[in-house]
Amino acid sequence: MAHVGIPIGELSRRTGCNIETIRYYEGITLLPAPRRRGRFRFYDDDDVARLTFVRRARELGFTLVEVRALLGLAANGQAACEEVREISATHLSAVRGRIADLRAMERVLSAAVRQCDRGQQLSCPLIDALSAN
Amino acid sequence: MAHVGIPIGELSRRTGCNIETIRYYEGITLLPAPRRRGRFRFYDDDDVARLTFVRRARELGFTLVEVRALLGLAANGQAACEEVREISATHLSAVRGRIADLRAMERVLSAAVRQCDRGQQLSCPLIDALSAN
DNA sequence: CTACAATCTGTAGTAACTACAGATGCAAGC
DNA sequence: GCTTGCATCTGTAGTTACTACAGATTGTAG
Repeated sequence: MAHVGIPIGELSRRTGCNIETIRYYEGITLLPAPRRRGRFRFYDDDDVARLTFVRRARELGFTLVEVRALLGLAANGQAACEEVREISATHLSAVRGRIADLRAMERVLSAAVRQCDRGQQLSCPLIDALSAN
Repeated sequence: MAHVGIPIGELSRRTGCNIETIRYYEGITLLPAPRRRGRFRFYDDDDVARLTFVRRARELGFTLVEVRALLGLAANGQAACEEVREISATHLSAVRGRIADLRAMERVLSAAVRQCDRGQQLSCPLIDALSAN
């Protein structure tokens, strides 16, 4: 009998979002409070869809503030497309900035590690890189 | 007269590390408690060097736990080179993993934004991407 | 003597969860 | 009827690495 709804463990399995996170999202009102049977939460397919949306957005690196905005806009259909685009474009450039930072780190680190591998320096190339004036 | 030592604001300027962060580092014993004159802290050149080391390591993305280990190892001269190499190599692969994640995000986001730019869909390509089964 | 900049201590807030502790409920097996 | 075990519940505290105050002091320059 599916009419009682989906228990939280099942929602967790379906969305890949863990149980405490689901309750946390409810606490911050990112997800609506679901129906209850006694003290137990029961969800429906809309909840699954909404949480799936949230998970996807998080996987793309959107913050919860952005996710909240996207959820609101998603409800408007394509009316809000322009705003969605803007949020995403802004986020995309943040992602690109982060990639650039990490690549800079990677360059320095890999050069130092390679130096180490090449062997017999008088001092540790990595420590030197960190200590240098 | 330099003999009183370097005040915290000057240390901050020299290292690019802000004052509250310096005090925070002291609180977690990443930096030694400096000499005091009354309640004011005064630092010396070793402190400048140590904090510079910390800042560099942080810029390379090492966690504070790693930085603490590196600081300990740095004191040993090149005796510890092998361990330093290992910490760095581990960190390097974490950085590479993070880059890969971000690149995956970037691919999806930029594709969706491009689709938006291309114009007249029936629905918002970005919302669709997040909602899709 | 007074204004001002620098410093002080201590606490709370940030992001996005995660990790418990301890209670409660429900169903199945004996 | 009773026990065992799992799922769930609430509520709080911890994580990382800072940052942001509030409110008090202190040293110095005019």
